[in-house]
Amino acid sequence: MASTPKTVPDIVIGRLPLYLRALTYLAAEGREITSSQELGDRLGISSAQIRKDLSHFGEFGKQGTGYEIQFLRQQLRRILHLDREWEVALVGAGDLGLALVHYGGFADKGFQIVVVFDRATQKIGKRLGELEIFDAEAMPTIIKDKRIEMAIIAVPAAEAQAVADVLVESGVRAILNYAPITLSVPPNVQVQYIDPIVYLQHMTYYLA
Amino acid sequence: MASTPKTVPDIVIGRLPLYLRALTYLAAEGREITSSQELGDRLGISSAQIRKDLSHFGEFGKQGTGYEIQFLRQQLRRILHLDREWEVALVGAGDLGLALVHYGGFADKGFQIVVVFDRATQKIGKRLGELEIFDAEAMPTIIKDKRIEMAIIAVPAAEAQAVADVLVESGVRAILNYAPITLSVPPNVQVQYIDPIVYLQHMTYYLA
DNA sequence: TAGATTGTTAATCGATTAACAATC
DNA sequence: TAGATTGTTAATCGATTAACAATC
Repeated sequence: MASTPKTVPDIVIGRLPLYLRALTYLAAEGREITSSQELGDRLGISSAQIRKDLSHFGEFGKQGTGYEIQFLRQQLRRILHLDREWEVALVGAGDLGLALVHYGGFADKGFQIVVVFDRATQKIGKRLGELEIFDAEAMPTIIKDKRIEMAIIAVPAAEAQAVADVLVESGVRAILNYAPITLSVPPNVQVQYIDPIVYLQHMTYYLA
Repeated sequence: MASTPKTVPDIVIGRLPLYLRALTYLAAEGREITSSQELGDRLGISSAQIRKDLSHFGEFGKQGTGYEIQFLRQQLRRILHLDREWEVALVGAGDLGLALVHYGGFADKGFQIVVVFDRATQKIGKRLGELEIFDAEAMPTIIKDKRIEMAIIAVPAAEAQAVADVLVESGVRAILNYAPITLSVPPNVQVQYIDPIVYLQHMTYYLA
């Protein structure tokens, strides 16, 4: 009777990038060693939770000492599959799209936006930052050709599901969706959502 | 012995804006009645969870029928304190800031960006969309004067904590932070985070 | 050695789900 | 009435925390 490989809870996976981010800042400060306590203080997370989370993947620390920052960084990068570069397609060449291609934070974190699509005729062929804007009609061809697996949706809500359908059909398996709508995708496709309204409305609950 | 007023779990509060968003789409489609089942299907949430979440606040449906969409919308807006308009300060007049002020989604959802700050001398006095860019030095004066309680941080990570400190000192009680860093704020101040890198890295875990 | 911190266990805490009586 | 769906309870499931032996 084969034992089911116990999967790591998704909520744990979601915290790993935060640990990685904190470790990167510590490294930039010239630090070499840290502790679950210090990481927790920086992130507002208990030290016990950090140790528990890491224990799903192995033993990365040393009793009495803590964690070697560069080593733990490398381990987290490996676990998250960041020991390679991921090419990302951007759909939507509006203001948000421009902010994303101008954002310097992607490159050194393992991601590169390599192609931009829009369906507006007057934008096609123009540039968004350094990148040429391609016709959305060309999405299947270009994405399949470049074997792109990740995409960012930055189009109006009304178009987002149709875009997602094409992306999935073209082989994309992970979508970061800025459109304020829940997408319907196959179970093997990852989706994460960013909707500032949802976050603002969450906070107003607590405002008198 | 006074009973402690049982607070509603924060994770429940976080879902209410999603319910509200889905109801708004249904209303736009001309629908008048919906069910926990239908809402759940649209959101990828179980119907039981939706009913349980709503039960924290009262009884909003009718057995055998479901929920009257406009009524439930109004109730959620009231619960989330969206039956008023919230003025929001934006700090950071870069590409992201521009995308935010151009974004049409805020106004009809209860939020209005009313002032923009930046510390770059060459930007001060210029416009970001319709709004004049003010000197970051003027934040305390203007925010206190306008009694602004919500702010969006769209500055580089290295400046975000200092900005947050000034915002809190000026009376802001809810911050939407786009800078990739965990902020340290008093417990009575709400913070929500948007960092696309964190979401992308979360998804790469699941990519082979 | 003394002090510190990990990795892990067990207990606690909290959230989700299943199920169904109530009732429209 | 028959069918449908809520609101709620109890059970299940899962996540967090506390505590400490191990050990650097």
